[in-house]
Amino acid sequence: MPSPTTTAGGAADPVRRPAPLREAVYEALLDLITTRALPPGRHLVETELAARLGVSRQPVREALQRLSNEGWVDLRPGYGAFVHTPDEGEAEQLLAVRALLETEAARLAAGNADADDIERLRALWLRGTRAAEEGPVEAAVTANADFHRALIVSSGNTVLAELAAQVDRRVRWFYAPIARSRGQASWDEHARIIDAVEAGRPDEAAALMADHTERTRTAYRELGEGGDTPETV
Amino acid sequence: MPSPTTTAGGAADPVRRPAPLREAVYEALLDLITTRALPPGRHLVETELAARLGVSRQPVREALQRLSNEGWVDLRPGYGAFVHTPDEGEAEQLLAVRALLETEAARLAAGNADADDIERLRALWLRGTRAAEEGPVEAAVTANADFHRALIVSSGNTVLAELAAQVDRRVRWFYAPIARSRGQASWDEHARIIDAVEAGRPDEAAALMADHTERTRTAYRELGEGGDTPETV
DNA sequence: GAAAGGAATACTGTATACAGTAGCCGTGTG
DNA sequence: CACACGGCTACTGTATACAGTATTCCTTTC
Repeated sequence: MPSPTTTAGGAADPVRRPAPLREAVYEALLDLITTRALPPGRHLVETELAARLGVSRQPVREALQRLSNEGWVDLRPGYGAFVHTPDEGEAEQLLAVRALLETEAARLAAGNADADDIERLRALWLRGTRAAEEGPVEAAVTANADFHRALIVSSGNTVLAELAAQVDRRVRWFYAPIARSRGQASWDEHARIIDAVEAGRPDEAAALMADHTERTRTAYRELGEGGDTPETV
Repeated sequence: MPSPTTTAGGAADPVRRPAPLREAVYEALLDLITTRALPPGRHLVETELAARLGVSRQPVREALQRLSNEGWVDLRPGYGAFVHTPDEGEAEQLLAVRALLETEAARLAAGNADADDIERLRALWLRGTRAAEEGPVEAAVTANADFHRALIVSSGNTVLAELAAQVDRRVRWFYAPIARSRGQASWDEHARIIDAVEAGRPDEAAALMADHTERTRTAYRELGEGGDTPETV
């Protein structure tokens, strides 16, 4: 590494204090979208959102741009921004990609994770398994996401991690209306994955993860067919 | 599909006529970056770019946002935008992800591609193999990119295609200074992949693609070590 | 002479204002 | 009564103006 920014930066500040408004707006809009307060297909009027959030149109525009790049909204030039309406089969595609990325992440993690990574995973597992048996559904879903994210980071591949994070968020959006966690069984599978990673067995870790994501996929597919599909437009 | 836009739209316009400035600015900046006219680490001053392109700061900002999301520039809040400087090992990570995505794409294509897809791939192959033996290096690189993109689209998974497109562009950026094509051997491999896809043999197509991307990876690694690495900062 | 502090500077972040255009409704006509 | 034309409305796209902040260089002091 080069030199530490001339005058010794000390510890990196965890978060920029005067957080850019576009960040706050982005978070707010993402929350409104994922909670379905802004339903798919909804026309997002810039002035309206700006007034609602108490800022000018500029930060709103920038946030919408970012949301567009990440697939949350569709931007029709000259007309406006609309909350993305999932295509038929898009959930299936997302789940397929997610399975692919996470399986590879597990394989890499088995060859890369150090003691700290393992410790972190075990801690998250403990929290998740508790949330699954007693806490609210929301907490369990969050814990599940945190666990998967930590595992992907342990792979050591930053590019893979960024892509997987994007995909994972969109997958969770589909799950939101179902609001269900596969529960204890899922966390048993997580535990076996950690073991394989810790033991340094890439193929086993990958196989377990492939199996795990496939089960999740099946669970979603059944719920999607039985219950209400997100959209038919 | 619904109704054809009331008054019969006829053929969909290939490109929006009053193209948003941000698009043009985005393209222009991307070109400047990929051609190294704006080298890694360069501080991108908004007013400067705006003056250079004859527009205001607004479209420039929006283009920079998008470039940031796609990993081309780093945005330091309160300070500005900088052309992304590749980390040590980032090329390796990108190539690994690319191999993963394209291998899966080949597998899916083998189970999804129709006659039109095959025809398109063969046409691109013909163009590419000609470019490789006679045309300029640039044409061969473009043909290669086109072929890979077409194959990924043939997989039928849009999400996968979008992700792969992003990764592929960044990979090509690394290749740009090397400005080399693996030539005829690479196109022989492409031909075999098409055959496997057409025959509907997923595993064979995947294996061939894995092999193909691995060779490309090796070629890059050797060139990277022997020649000049993109950056040392 | 080196280090610490402060002021100047230049850039980003945000807000406001103006222009252009796409969609929509009412009116008129066949 | 259906259809086409014209004006209207509302929104986006772009430009300009102002405020806040990080950086840098100069000055001062030990």
